[in-house]
Amino acid sequence: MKTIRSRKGAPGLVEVAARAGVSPATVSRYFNNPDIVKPDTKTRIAEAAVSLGYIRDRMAGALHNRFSGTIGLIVPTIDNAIFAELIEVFGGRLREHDRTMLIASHGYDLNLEVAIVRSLLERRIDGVVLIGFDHDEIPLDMLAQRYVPVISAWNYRANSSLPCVGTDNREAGAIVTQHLLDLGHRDIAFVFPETESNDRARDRLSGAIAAARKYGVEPHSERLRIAPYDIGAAKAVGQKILSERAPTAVVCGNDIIAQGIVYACQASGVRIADDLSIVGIGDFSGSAHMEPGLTTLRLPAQKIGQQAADTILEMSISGLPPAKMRTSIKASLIERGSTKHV
Amino acid sequence: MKTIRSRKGAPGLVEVAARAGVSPATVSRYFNNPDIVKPDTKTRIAEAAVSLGYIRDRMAGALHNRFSGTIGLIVPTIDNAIFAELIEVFGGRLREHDRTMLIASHGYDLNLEVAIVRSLLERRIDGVVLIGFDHDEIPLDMLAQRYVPVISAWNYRANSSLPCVGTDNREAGAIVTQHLLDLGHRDIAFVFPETESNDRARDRLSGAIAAARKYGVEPHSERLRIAPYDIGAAKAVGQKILSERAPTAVVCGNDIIAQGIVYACQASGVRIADDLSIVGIGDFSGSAHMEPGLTTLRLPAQKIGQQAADTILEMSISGLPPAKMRTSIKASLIERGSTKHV
DNA sequence: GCGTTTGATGAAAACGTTTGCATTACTGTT
DNA sequence: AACAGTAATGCAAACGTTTTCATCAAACGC
Repeated sequence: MKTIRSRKGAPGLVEVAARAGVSPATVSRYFNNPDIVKPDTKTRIAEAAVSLGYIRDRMAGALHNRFSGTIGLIVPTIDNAIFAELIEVFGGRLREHDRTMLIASHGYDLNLEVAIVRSLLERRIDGVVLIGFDHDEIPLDMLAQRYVPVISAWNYRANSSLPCVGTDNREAGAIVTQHLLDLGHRDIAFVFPETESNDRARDRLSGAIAAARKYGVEPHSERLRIAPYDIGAAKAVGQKILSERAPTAVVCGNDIIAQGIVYACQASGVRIADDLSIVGIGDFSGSAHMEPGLTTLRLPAQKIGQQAADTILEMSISGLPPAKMRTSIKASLIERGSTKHV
Repeated sequence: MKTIRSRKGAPGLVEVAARAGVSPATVSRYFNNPDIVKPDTKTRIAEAAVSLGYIRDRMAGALHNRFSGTIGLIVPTIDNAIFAELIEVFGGRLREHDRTMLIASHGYDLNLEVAIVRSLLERRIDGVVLIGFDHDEIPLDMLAQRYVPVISAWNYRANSSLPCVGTDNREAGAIVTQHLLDLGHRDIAFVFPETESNDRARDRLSGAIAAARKYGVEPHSERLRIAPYDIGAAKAVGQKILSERAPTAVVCGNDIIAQGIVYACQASGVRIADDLSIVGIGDFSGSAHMEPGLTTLRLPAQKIGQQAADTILEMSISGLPPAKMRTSIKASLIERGSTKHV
């Protein structure tokens, strides 16, 4: 099986050096450490490089020093409005620093995560960003053993073992619940994703319940519903709730669920806000412009993405833990039309 | 500036070979071409490899043969429900074939695209998948010069110069318009994104207008509106339309715009379907479960992602154009509650 | 049993950079 | 004008694999 692709049209560092009349070493320095080469030589090399259409081979470079200029990002799923936003700015930020982003998603399958980490290590990534705190020991060990910096993004926890950048989900759950309590609601339902393998949902729910209890509101099983991350399924759950003894307000684990509940109301002829107040978490695209607008907690995905990028870059360069081990990014409540005083 | 990260814990091919009592060459073969090494030796190497926790260094390998096992995917933006779905399955498919996905987004900035392609080439990608057909010559030339296979995904065109996998957008525009015409609508508005640098929107609109003309419906400027890819902005445009002389139906360039129009109706008290029929294109998440459900054209993002992965893999392995230069993936009309007979 | 094809392995030369060390070319000092 | 000190460059040895070629053993056909 001969390799077909030839390297005909690809000049190397050596060719550039030859044409510029300098040694390969100097050309290398020109690219990695431009300051230490004489201005005159610099321009000669620059000319040679562009006239040959030279593109450096970072793999060859990475072989020598141990940096590949690549950062891995492992997300549960890309197909999710809010992660997408994070990914977008994360990738942009990395490119500003001349790094590339290697993305992989595991669809909440931890076995896959091991395979992914392995694959990333084979590619000599300079750092890894994980989402959340629910991770298997094995991949973390593999990374630690090779001194690859790792951070967790999206969530914040004061006592996390990994450096983290994100929001405090207990607080998030508490804030939105508090909002309903402030509006006088006492019969509140909670619709959350399965908390088994989802630390975000778990923390949010526990924060929400804790807040409710302070007001003597104890969510019994009827008021505690599970809905997957899916508008249609959440809508079905919403219709179920409305068809029974309906509460006056609903706290939703995320905006997707909240949107489902909104549609359930519309389908059942229940007046949103007047009959049922709804709060979400996330402020996903669309939440602002629905009718009525959804009251929700804005999670600053952009800030998180940017901060995560900065942190992992810092670590990958210094090889040390980051100056700031844990960065808490504040979420803010956005009041829209979906909530009202009882 | 000393490099901090040491390679203490990282055994190499040589160490594995030593422990297994074979030469490095054999270990290499074991990984790349397992069939040609004797079963007995195979197990010895396997043992040595796992006991040392060996992880191969693909960069070193890529240095020799010219394959990095990495495929680049360049999208306008990741932060977009429908691309996200494509990316998700594309990445999954690649991993099944032991490849990794390098993602970059340019936010519709063509200059950035050059920088991205450059960065990908520096990383020795085995292939590139682009979205759509609007691309600068320069990056394409750079890729061609180095014999890096390129395909365009998402769109289909019978005469495309690049191999492509996707749907025919003219047809898409025609189908949804035809649906409204079939329902008896003759006063139809068209709300589309800026067509300047967006071939998808351009093709869809031209298909839609062509279909309308067949029925003597000529969209004058009042019936031809521009809306960005943003629910809020589309909603505003919708409200403008409704406040003036409203049509009986609207064709939207995509589901985001359609959702905006739906919300505009709800905000203005216009009855959807009864007073105004709305069709979108895309069948984004949420479109199915809105109230009423949105009639739209389902674009099979999953199929496209998978087919795109298969095609680029085929090309990167053979080094030749794909067996099937152009793959058209059929879109299907999904009728929901947002359209009705006049 | 003898040449001959197969099958499995080893030795060593790549692959395209980076970098420590050595060397040369300058600058300013006395 | 000689000297030290610094700035700029070159030489050559890595980096960790893959792969060609050669070798050696075993199996085969006669």
